Amino acid sequence: MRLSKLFTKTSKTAPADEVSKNAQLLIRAGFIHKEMAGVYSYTPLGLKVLNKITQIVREEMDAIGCQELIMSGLQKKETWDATGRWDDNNVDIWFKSELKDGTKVGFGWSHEEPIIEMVKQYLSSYKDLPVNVYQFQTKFRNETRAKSGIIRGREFVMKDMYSCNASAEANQAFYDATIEAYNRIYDRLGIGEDTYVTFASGGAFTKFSHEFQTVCDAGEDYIYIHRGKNIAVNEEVMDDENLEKLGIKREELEKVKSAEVGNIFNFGTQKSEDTDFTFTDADNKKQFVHLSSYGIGTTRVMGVIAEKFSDEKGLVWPEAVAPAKVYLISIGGEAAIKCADDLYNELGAKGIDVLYDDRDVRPGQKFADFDLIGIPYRVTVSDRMLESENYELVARADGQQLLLTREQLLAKLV
RNA sequence: CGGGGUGUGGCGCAGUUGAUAGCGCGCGCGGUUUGGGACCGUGAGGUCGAAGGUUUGAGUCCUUUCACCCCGACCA
Repeated sequence: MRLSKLFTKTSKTAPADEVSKNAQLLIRAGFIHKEMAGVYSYTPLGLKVLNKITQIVREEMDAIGCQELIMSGLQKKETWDATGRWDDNNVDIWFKSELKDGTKVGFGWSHEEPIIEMVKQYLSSYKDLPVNVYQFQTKFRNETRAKSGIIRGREFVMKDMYSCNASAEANQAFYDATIEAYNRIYDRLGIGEDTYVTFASGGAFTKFSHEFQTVCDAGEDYIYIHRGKNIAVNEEVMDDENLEKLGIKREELEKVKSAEVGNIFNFGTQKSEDTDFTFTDADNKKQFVHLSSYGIGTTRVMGVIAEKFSDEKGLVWPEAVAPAKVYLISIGGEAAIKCADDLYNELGAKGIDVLYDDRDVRPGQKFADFDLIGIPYRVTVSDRMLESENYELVARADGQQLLLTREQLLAKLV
Protein backbone atom coordinates (compact mmCIF):
# COMPACT_ATOMS: atom_id res chain seq x y z
CA MET A 1 0.00 0.00 0.00
CA ARG A 2 1.31 3.40 -0.99
CA LEU A 3 0.90 6.04 1.66
CA SER A 4 0.44 8.69 -1.01
CA LYS A 5 -2.76 6.91 -2.03
CA LEU A 6 -4.11 6.29 1.44
CA PHE A 7 -7.04 8.61 2.03
CA THR A 8 -6.48 8.86 5.75
CA LYS A 9 -3.80 11.09 7.18
CA THR A 10 -1.95 11.15 10.44
CA SER A 11 -2.42 13.94 12.91
CA LYS A 12 -0.12 15.50 15.47
CA THR A 13 -3.00 16.19 17.80
CA ALA A 14 -5.63 13.90 19.19
CA PRO A 15 -9.29 14.97 19.30
CA ALA A 16 -10.04 16.76 22.55
CA ASP A 17 -12.95 14.46 23.34
CA GLU A 18 -10.84 11.31 23.37
CA VAL A 19 -9.06 10.53 26.57
CA SER A 20 -8.27 6.85 26.22
CA LYS A 21 -4.89 6.01 24.83
CA ASN A 22 -6.22 3.48 22.33
CA ALA A 23 -8.65 5.93 20.74
CA GLN A 24 -6.17 8.79 20.70
CA LEU A 25 -3.47 6.78 18.99
CA LEU A 26 -5.75 4.88 16.65
CA ILE A 27 -7.41 8.10 15.52
CA ARG A 28 -4.17 10.06 15.21
CA ALA A 29 -2.59 7.31 13.15
CA GLY A 30 -5.67 6.83 11.00
CA PHE A 31 -6.95 3.40 12.01
CA ILE A 32 -10.39 4.35 13.20
CA HIS A 33 -12.85 7.20 12.83
CA LYS A 34 -15.34 8.19 15.46
CA GLU A 35 -18.95 8.42 14.33
CA MET A 36 -20.57 9.06 17.70
CA ALA A 37 -20.04 8.12 21.31
CA GLY A 38 -19.02 4.48 21.43
CA VAL A 39 -19.32 4.00 17.68
CA TYR A 40 -16.29 3.84 15.44
CA SER A 41 -15.56 3.09 11.81
CA TYR A 42 -12.49 1.17 10.72
CA THR A 43 -10.44 2.84 8.01
CA PRO A 44 -8.17 0.86 5.64
CA LEU A 45 -5.31 0.61 8.13
CA GLY A 46 -7.65 -0.31 10.96
CA LEU A 47 -9.42 -2.89 8.87
CA LYS A 48 -6.07 -4.52 8.08
CA VAL A 49 -5.44 -5.00 11.78
CA LEU A 50 -8.96 -6.18 12.46
CA ASN A 51 -8.69 -8.69 9.62
CA LYS A 52 -5.45 -10.08 10.99
CA ILE A 53 -7.03 -10.54 14.41
CA THR A 54 -10.08 -12.10 12.80
CA GLN A 55 -8.01 -14.55 10.79
CA ILE A 56 -6.09 -15.75 13.85
CA VAL A 57 -9.32 -16.34 15.72
CA ARG A 58 -10.84 -18.05 12.69
CA GLU A 59 -7.93 -20.45 12.31
CA GLU A 60 -8.12 -21.52 15.92
CA MET A 61 -11.87 -21.95 15.86
CA ASP A 62 -11.67 -24.03 12.70
CA ALA A 63 -8.90 -26.10 14.25
CA ILE A 64 -11.18 -27.33 17.03
CA GLY A 65 -13.95 -28.22 14.64
CA CYS A 66 -16.18 -25.18 14.38
CA GLN A 67 -18.15 -24.01 11.37
CA GLU A 68 -18.29 -20.36 10.45
CA LEU A 69 -21.52 -18.68 9.50
CA ILE A 70 -22.99 -15.24 9.77
CA MET A 71 -26.37 -14.56 11.26
CA SER A 72 -28.61 -11.59 10.76
CA GLY A 73 -28.20 -8.44 12.75
CA LEU A 74 -31.94 -7.89 12.90
CA GLN A 75 -33.74 -10.22 15.27
CA LYS A 76 -37.37 -10.82 16.04
CA LYS A 77 -39.06 -10.48 19.40
CA GLU A 78 -40.51 -14.00 19.49
CA THR A 79 -37.05 -15.53 19.40
CA TRP A 80 -36.22 -13.92 22.70
CA ASP A 81 -39.55 -14.31 24.46
CA ALA A 82 -38.90 -17.94 25.44
CA THR A 83 -36.11 -16.93 27.79
CA GLY A 84 -37.71 -13.66 28.83
CA ARG A 85 -34.84 -11.73 27.42
CA TRP A 86 -36.82 -9.47 25.10
CA ASP A 87 -38.09 -7.68 28.19
CA ASP A 88 -36.20 -4.47 28.87
CA ASN A 89 -36.42 -5.26 32.56
CA ASN A 90 -34.25 -8.32 31.98
CA VAL A 91 -32.01 -6.97 29.23
CA ASP A 92 -31.61 -3.23 29.35
CA ILE A 93 -29.20 -2.75 26.47
CA TRP A 94 -31.51 -3.52 23.58
CA PHE A 95 -31.71 -1.32 20.54
CA LYS A 96 -35.22 -1.94 19.28
CA SER A 97 -37.19 -0.84 16.27
CA GLU A 98 -40.14 -2.07 14.27
CA LEU A 99 -41.14 -2.88 10.75
CA LYS A 100 -43.59 -0.71 8.81
CA ASP A 101 -46.39 -3.06 9.83
CA GLY A 102 -45.55 -2.75 13.48
CA THR A 103 -43.64 -6.03 13.90
CA LYS A 104 -41.08 -5.65 16.65
CA VAL A 105 -37.44 -6.20 15.81
CA GLY A 106 -34.25 -5.81 17.77
CA PHE A 107 -30.63 -5.24 16.81
CA GLY A 108 -28.61 -8.23 17.91
CA TRP A 109 -26.63 -7.76 21.11
CA SER A 110 -26.06 -11.55 21.30
CA HIS A 111 -27.08 -14.51 19.14
CA GLU A 112 -27.63 -17.14 21.78
CA GLU A 113 -31.38 -17.42 21.29
CA PRO A 114 -31.34 -16.99 17.49
CA ILE A 115 -28.68 -19.65 17.03
CA ILE A 116 -30.71 -22.13 19.04
CA GLU A 117 -33.73 -21.39 16.92
CA MET A 118 -31.75 -21.94 13.75
CA VAL A 119 -29.88 -25.08 14.79
CA LYS A 120 -33.12 -26.57 16.14
CA GLN A 121 -34.42 -26.93 12.62
CA TYR A 122 -31.58 -29.18 11.56
CA LEU A 123 -30.87 -31.05 14.74
CA SER A 124 -33.03 -33.98 15.66
CA SER A 125 -30.84 -36.97 16.47
CA TYR A 126 -27.83 -37.59 18.69
CA LYS A 127 -26.13 -38.44 15.39
CA ASP A 128 -26.32 -34.75 14.47
CA LEU A 129 -24.27 -33.74 17.48
CA PRO A 130 -22.00 -32.04 18.23
CA VAL A 131 -22.65 -28.77 16.45
CA ASN A 132 -20.20 -25.93 16.91
CA VAL A 133 -20.84 -22.73 15.01
CA TYR A 134 -19.35 -19.28 15.16
CA GLN A 135 -19.38 -15.93 13.44
CA PHE A 136 -17.74 -12.54 13.41
CA GLN A 137 -20.46 -10.02 13.70
CA THR A 138 -21.37 -6.54 14.70
CA LYS A 139 -23.19 -6.43 18.01
CA PHE A 140 -25.31 -3.55 19.19
CA ARG A 141 -25.57 -2.76 22.86
CA ASN A 142 -27.20 0.36 24.14
CA GLU A 143 -24.74 0.96 26.94
CA THR A 144 -25.64 3.78 29.26
CA ARG A 145 -22.09 4.91 29.05
CA ALA A 146 -19.60 4.10 26.33
CA LYS A 147 -16.01 4.63 27.30
CA SER A 148 -12.39 3.80 26.72
CA GLY A 149 -12.44 4.20 22.94
CA ILE A 150 -13.01 0.92 21.15
CA ILE A 151 -12.77 -1.06 24.38
CA ARG A 152 -16.36 -0.43 25.34
CA GLY A 153 -18.61 0.71 22.55
CA ARG A 154 -22.25 0.53 21.60
CA GLU A 155 -21.42 -1.13 18.32
CA PHE A 156 -18.54 -3.56 18.13
CA VAL A 157 -17.43 -6.72 16.42
CA MET A 158 -17.43 -9.96 18.29
CA LYS A 159 -16.59 -13.53 17.49
CA ASP A 160 -19.32 -15.54 19.14
CA MET A 161 -19.31 -19.30 19.08
CA TYR A 162 -21.97 -21.71 20.31
CA SER A 163 -21.54 -25.39 21.01
CA CYS A 164 -24.25 -28.02 21.20
CA ASN A 165 -23.43 -31.38 22.73
CA ALA A 166 -25.27 -34.54 23.70
CA SER A 167 -23.91 -34.89 27.20
CA ALA A 168 -22.49 -32.88 30.04
CA GLU A 169 -19.19 -34.68 29.57
CA ALA A 170 -18.96 -33.87 25.88
CA ASN A 171 -19.98 -30.31 26.59
CA GLN A 172 -17.29 -29.95 29.25
CA ALA A 173 -14.65 -31.54 27.03
CA PHE A 174 -15.34 -29.08 24.27
CA TYR A 175 -15.46 -26.23 26.76
CA ASP A 176 -11.99 -27.21 27.94
CA ALA A 177 -10.73 -27.53 24.38
CA THR A 178 -11.98 -24.04 23.71
CA ILE A 179 -10.09 -22.67 26.68
CA GLU A 180 -6.95 -24.07 25.12
CA ALA A 181 -7.85 -22.64 21.73
CA TYR A 182 -8.43 -19.25 23.33
CA ASN A 183 -5.05 -19.41 25.03
CA ARG A 184 -3.45 -20.10 21.66
CA ILE A 185 -5.30 -17.14 20.18
CA TYR A 186 -4.08 -14.72 22.83
CA ASP A 187 -0.55 -16.10 22.48
CA ARG A 188 -0.63 -15.49 18.76
CA LEU A 189 -2.07 -12.01 19.25
CA GLY A 190 0.89 -11.17 21.44
CA ILE A 191 -1.01 -10.73 24.71
CA GLY A 192 -0.76 -14.30 25.97
CA GLU A 193 1.76 -13.47 28.68
CA ASP A 194 -0.65 -11.02 30.30
CA THR A 195 -3.89 -12.88 29.73
CA TYR A 196 -5.40 -15.02 32.47
CA VAL A 197 -8.21 -17.51 32.52
CA THR A 198 -10.33 -15.90 35.18
CA PHE A 199 -12.98 -17.34 37.44
CA ALA A 200 -15.93 -14.96 37.20
CA SER A 201 -19.62 -14.60 37.77
CA GLY A 202 -22.01 -16.10 35.26
CA GLY A 203 -24.79 -14.58 33.26
CA ALA A 204 -28.49 -15.23 33.21
CA PHE A 205 -28.13 -19.00 32.97
CA THR A 206 -25.01 -19.89 34.90
CA LYS A 207 -23.64 -19.07 38.29
CA PHE A 208 -20.06 -18.85 37.12
CA SER A 209 -18.21 -18.31 33.90
CA HIS A 210 -14.66 -18.07 32.72
CA GLU A 211 -13.32 -14.81 31.49
CA PHE A 212 -10.07 -14.17 29.71
CA GLN A 213 -8.65 -11.08 31.30
CA THR A 214 -5.65 -9.17 30.03
CA VAL A 215 -3.68 -7.05 32.43
CA CYS A 216 -4.33 -3.52 31.18
CA ASP A 217 -4.73 -0.14 32.86
CA ALA A 218 -7.54 0.80 30.52
CA GLY A 219 -9.57 -2.19 31.63
CA GLU A 220 -12.66 -2.05 33.79
CA ASP A 221 -12.14 -5.05 36.00
CA TYR A 222 -9.99 -5.87 38.95
CA ILE A 223 -8.76 -9.41 39.09
CA TYR A 224 -6.54 -11.32 41.45
CA ILE A 225 -3.91 -13.19 39.53
CA HIS A 226 -2.04 -16.31 40.56
CA ARG A 227 1.19 -16.23 38.58
CA GLY A 228 2.18 -19.74 39.54
CA LYS A 229 -0.99 -21.37 38.28
CA ASN A 230 -1.57 -18.80 35.55
CA ILE A 231 -5.18 -18.30 36.60
CA ALA A 232 -7.08 -15.46 38.18
CA VAL A 233 -10.19 -14.63 40.14
CA ASN A 234 -12.43 -11.71 39.30
CA GLU A 235 -12.95 -9.36 42.20
CA GLU A 236 -16.72 -9.88 41.86
CA VAL A 237 -16.51 -13.52 42.97
CA MET A 238 -13.51 -13.21 45.24
CA ASP A 239 -14.39 -14.99 48.47
CA ASP A 240 -12.98 -17.75 50.66
CA GLU A 241 -15.37 -20.37 49.40
CA ASN A 242 -14.39 -19.86 45.78
CA LEU A 243 -10.71 -19.66 46.60
CA GLU A 244 -10.93 -22.98 48.36
CA LYS A 245 -12.71 -24.48 45.38
CA LEU A 246 -9.85 -23.33 43.16
CA GLY A 247 -7.26 -24.54 45.64
CA ILE A 248 -5.53 -21.21 46.01
CA LYS A 249 -4.76 -19.00 48.96
CA ARG A 250 -5.53 -15.32 49.21
CA GLU A 251 -1.95 -14.39 50.00
CA GLU A 252 -0.71 -15.95 46.77
CA LEU A 253 -2.75 -13.50 44.72
CA GLU A 254 -1.87 -10.18 43.20
CA LYS A 255 -4.49 -7.57 42.41
CA VAL A 256 -4.31 -5.99 38.94
CA LYS A 257 -6.53 -3.98 36.65
CA SER A 258 -7.58 -5.85 33.55
CA ALA A 259 -9.69 -5.85 30.41
CA GLU A 260 -11.99 -8.72 29.53
CA VAL A 261 -10.94 -10.03 26.13
CA GLY A 262 -13.06 -13.17 26.19
CA ASN A 263 -15.87 -14.75 28.15
CA ILE A 264 -17.20 -18.28 27.99
CA PHE A 265 -20.32 -19.79 29.54
CA ASN A 266 -21.33 -23.34 30.19
CA PHE A 267 -25.13 -23.25 30.15
CA GLY A 268 -25.66 -26.94 30.76
CA THR A 269 -29.25 -27.69 29.74
CA GLN A 270 -30.85 -24.66 31.34
CA LYS A 271 -31.25 -22.70 28.13
CA SER A 272 -32.33 -25.78 26.18
CA GLU A 273 -35.08 -26.40 28.69
CA ASP A 274 -36.28 -22.83 28.38
CA THR A 275 -36.33 -23.04 24.60
CA ASP A 276 -37.29 -26.71 24.27
CA PHE A 277 -34.10 -27.49 22.39
CA THR A 278 -33.91 -31.26 22.28
CA PHE A 279 -32.63 -34.26 20.39
CA THR A 280 -33.47 -37.97 20.30
CA ASP A 281 -30.90 -40.22 21.90
CA ALA A 282 -29.92 -43.80 20.97
CA ASP A 283 -32.72 -45.15 23.15
CA ASN A 284 -35.23 -43.02 21.29
CA LYS A 285 -35.59 -40.75 24.30
CA LYS A 286 -35.91 -36.98 24.16
CA GLN A 287 -32.91 -35.20 25.71
CA PHE A 288 -32.02 -31.57 26.22
CA VAL A 289 -29.00 -30.27 24.34
CA HIS A 290 -26.00 -29.21 26.42
CA LEU A 291 -25.03 -25.72 25.43
CA SER A 292 -22.11 -23.38 25.86
CA SER A 293 -21.26 -20.01 24.38
CA TYR A 294 -17.90 -18.42 23.79
CA GLY A 295 -17.12 -14.82 22.94
CA ILE A 296 -14.13 -12.74 21.92
CA GLY A 297 -14.62 -9.08 21.14
CA THR A 298 -12.27 -8.62 18.23
CA THR A 299 -12.51 -4.85 18.09
CA ARG A 300 -11.98 -4.67 21.82
CA VAL A 301 -8.94 -6.91 21.50
CA MET A 302 -7.59 -4.45 18.96
CA GLY A 303 -8.06 -1.68 21.50
CA VAL A 304 -6.36 -3.64 24.24
CA ILE A 305 -3.40 -4.40 21.99
CA ALA A 306 -3.14 -0.72 21.11
CA GLU A 307 -3.18 0.17 24.80
CA LYS A 308 -0.53 -2.34 25.71
CA PHE A 309 1.80 -1.94 22.77
CA SER A 310 2.51 1.73 22.45
CA ASP A 311 4.99 4.30 23.64
CA GLU A 312 5.27 8.09 23.66
CA LYS A 313 5.81 8.10 19.90
CA GLY A 314 2.85 5.96 18.94
CA LEU A 315 1.65 2.45 18.34
CA VAL A 316 3.91 -0.61 18.35
CA TRP A 317 1.93 -3.45 16.74
CA PRO A 318 2.95 -7.04 17.34
CA GLU A 319 3.93 -8.44 13.96
CA ALA A 320 1.01 -10.88 13.89
CA VAL A 321 -1.58 -8.09 13.80
CA ALA A 322 0.36 -5.20 12.27
CA PRO A 323 -1.27 -3.65 9.20
CA ALA A 324 2.00 -4.31 7.35
CA LYS A 325 5.34 -5.85 8.17
CA VAL A 326 7.53 -3.20 6.58
CA TYR A 327 7.36 0.57 6.40
CA LEU A 328 9.42 1.57 3.41
CA ILE A 329 10.88 5.06 3.24
CA SER A 330 12.67 6.71 0.39
CA ILE A 331 14.81 9.76 0.98
CA GLY A 332 16.49 11.72 -1.71
CA GLY A 333 16.41 11.97 -5.46
CA GLU A 334 15.27 9.88 -8.35
CA ALA A 335 17.77 7.11 -7.81
CA ALA A 336 16.51 6.51 -4.29
CA ILE A 337 12.89 6.60 -5.41
CA LYS A 338 13.59 4.17 -8.23
CA CYS A 339 15.35 1.84 -5.84
CA ALA A 340 12.52 2.05 -3.30
CA ASP A 341 9.95 1.38 -6.03
CA ASP A 342 11.87 -1.74 -7.02
CA LEU A 343 12.12 -2.94 -3.47
CA TYR A 344 8.41 -2.28 -2.92
CA ASN A 345 7.52 -4.38 -5.93
CA GLU A 346 9.89 -7.15 -5.02
CA LEU A 347 8.72 -7.43 -1.43
CA GLY A 348 5.13 -7.34 -2.59
CA ALA A 349 5.79 -10.14 -5.06
CA LYS A 350 7.26 -12.19 -2.25
CA GLY A 351 4.13 -11.74 -0.20
CA ILE A 352 5.45 -9.20 2.29
CA ASP A 353 2.98 -6.53 3.36
CA VAL A 354 4.63 -3.18 2.81
CA LEU A 355 3.40 0.27 3.69
CA TYR A 356 5.37 2.41 1.29
CA ASP A 357 5.82 6.02 2.34
CA ASP A 358 6.25 7.44 -1.14
CA ARG A 359 4.96 10.85 -0.18
CA ASP A 360 6.87 13.93 -1.16
CA VAL A 361 7.45 15.06 2.40
CA ARG A 362 10.53 15.59 4.51
CA PRO A 363 12.31 12.63 6.07
CA GLY A 364 11.44 13.67 9.60
CA GLN A 365 7.76 13.44 8.82
CA LYS A 366 8.15 9.94 7.41
CA PHE A 367 10.07 8.79 10.45
CA ALA A 368 7.49 10.29 12.78
CA ASP A 369 4.63 8.63 10.94
CA PHE A 370 6.42 5.31 10.98
CA ASP A 371 6.67 5.65 14.75
CA LEU A 372 3.03 6.69 15.10
CA ILE A 373 1.56 4.00 12.85
CA GLY A 374 3.67 1.37 14.55
CA ILE A 375 4.75 -0.96 11.74
CA PRO A 376 7.31 -3.56 13.00
CA TYR A 377 10.13 -2.72 10.59
CA ARG A 378 11.30 0.38 8.83
CA VAL A 379 13.44 0.11 5.72
CA THR A 380 15.11 3.27 4.52
CA VAL A 381 16.45 3.78 1.03
CA SER A 382 18.35 7.00 0.50
CA ASP A 383 20.99 8.54 -1.73
CA ARG A 384 23.41 8.19 1.13
CA MET A 385 22.59 4.49 1.52
CA LEU A 386 22.83 3.87 -2.20
CA GLU A 387 26.43 5.04 -2.26
CA SER A 388 27.39 2.15 -0.02
CA GLU A 389 24.72 -0.08 -1.53
CA ASN A 390 23.16 -0.52 1.86
CA TYR A 391 19.65 -0.48 3.27
CA GLU A 392 18.82 0.59 6.76
CA LEU A 393 16.55 -1.67 8.76
CA VAL A 394 15.10 -0.38 12.03
CA ALA A 395 12.83 -2.28 14.39
CA ARG A 396 9.99 -0.23 15.85
CA ALA A 397 9.83 -2.12 19.13
CA ASP A 398 13.42 -1.75 20.32
CA GLY A 399 14.89 0.68 17.84
CA GLN A 400 17.57 -1.78 16.81
CA GLN A 401 19.25 -0.62 13.63
CA LEU A 402 21.02 -2.68 10.96
CA LEU A 403 22.80 -1.77 7.75
CA LEU A 404 22.21 -4.54 5.24
CA THR A 405 22.88 -5.36 1.66
CA ARG A 406 19.83 -6.00 -0.46
CA GLU A 407 20.42 -9.71 -0.20
CA GLN A 408 20.71 -9.63 3.57
CA LEU A 409 17.65 -7.43 3.83
CA LEU A 410 15.51 -9.79 1.79
CA ALA A 411 16.77 -12.77 3.75
CA LYS A 412 15.78 -10.99 6.93
CA LEU A 413 12.30 -9.96 5.82
CA VAL A 414 11.06 -12.75 3.62
C1' C B 1 -29.39 6.86 35.35
C1' G B 2 -26.92 10.36 39.53
C1' G B 3 -22.74 13.94 39.86
C1' G B 4 -19.14 17.10 37.29
C1' G B 5 -17.39 19.39 32.74
C1' U B 6 -17.03 20.96 27.48
C1' G B 7 -19.08 22.64 22.51
C1' U B 8 -15.60 28.84 18.36
C1' G B 9 -12.57 26.99 10.32
C1' G B 10 -10.48 19.84 9.07
C1' C B 11 -7.56 19.35 14.16
C1' G B 12 -5.72 21.84 18.74
C1' C B 13 -6.85 26.45 21.14
C1' A B 14 -7.58 32.17 22.51
C1' G B 15 -11.52 35.65 22.71
C1' U B 16 -11.03 40.76 28.97
C1' U B 17 -16.42 44.95 31.62
C1' G B 18 -21.47 42.64 25.33
C1' A B 19 -19.68 46.32 19.74
C1' U B 20 -20.96 41.19 13.69
C1' A B 21 -14.09 36.67 15.35
C1' G B 22 -8.08 35.55 16.10
C1' C B 23 -3.63 32.13 16.72
C1' G B 24 -0.96 27.38 15.84
C1' C B 25 -1.19 22.90 12.91
C1' G B 26 -3.12 21.34 8.41
C1' C B 27 -4.59 22.96 3.22
C1' G B 28 -3.72 26.02 -2.00
C1' C B 29 -0.03 28.84 -4.83
C1' G B 30 5.35 30.72 -5.52
C1' G B 31 10.28 30.09 -3.94
C1' U B 32 14.43 28.20 -0.98
C1' U B 33 15.18 23.43 1.34
C1' U B 34 15.62 17.71 1.97
C1' G B 35 18.23 11.76 7.44
C1' G B 36 13.82 13.28 12.81
C1' G B 37 7.33 16.60 11.91
C1' A B 38 11.89 22.94 7.50
C1' C B 39 11.70 28.27 6.22
C1' C B 40 10.01 32.84 3.64
C1' G B 41 6.07 35.06 0.96
C1' U B 42 1.01 34.79 -0.32
C1' G B 43 -3.96 32.89 -0.16
C1' A B 44 -8.58 29.99 0.85
C1' G B 45 -11.52 28.48 4.86
C1' G B 46 -15.65 29.70 10.58
C1' U B 47 -21.37 33.35 12.10
C1' C B 48 -19.17 30.84 17.24
C1' G B 49 -23.58 23.05 18.57
C1' A B 50 -29.10 24.28 17.76
C1' A B 51 -33.62 27.08 18.89
C1' G B 52 -35.74 31.04 21.36
C1' G B 53 -35.14 35.50 24.36
C1' U B 54 -32.87 40.28 26.56
C1' U B 55 -30.37 44.46 24.11
C1' U B 56 -29.30 49.84 19.61
C1' G B 57 -25.85 45.67 19.41
C1' A B 58 -24.73 38.68 21.72
C1' G B 59 -19.22 34.01 20.70
C1' U B 60 -19.84 36.75 25.43
C1' C B 61 -26.16 37.58 29.35
C1' C B 62 -30.98 34.41 30.12
C1' U B 63 -34.11 29.98 28.83
C1' U B 64 -34.71 25.48 26.38
C1' U B 65 -32.50 21.71 23.67
C1' C B 66 -28.81 18.55 21.30
C1' A B 67 -23.99 16.48 21.29
C1' C B 68 -19.51 15.02 23.57
C1' C B 69 -16.09 13.89 27.79
C1' C B 70 -14.97 12.37 32.94
C1' C B 71 -16.40 9.94 37.93
C1' G B 72 -20.02 6.59 39.78
C1' A B 73 -23.93 2.86 38.91
C1' C B 74 -24.48 -0.96 35.06
C1' C B 75 -21.88 -4.54 31.90
C1' A B 76 -25.79 -11.37 30.03
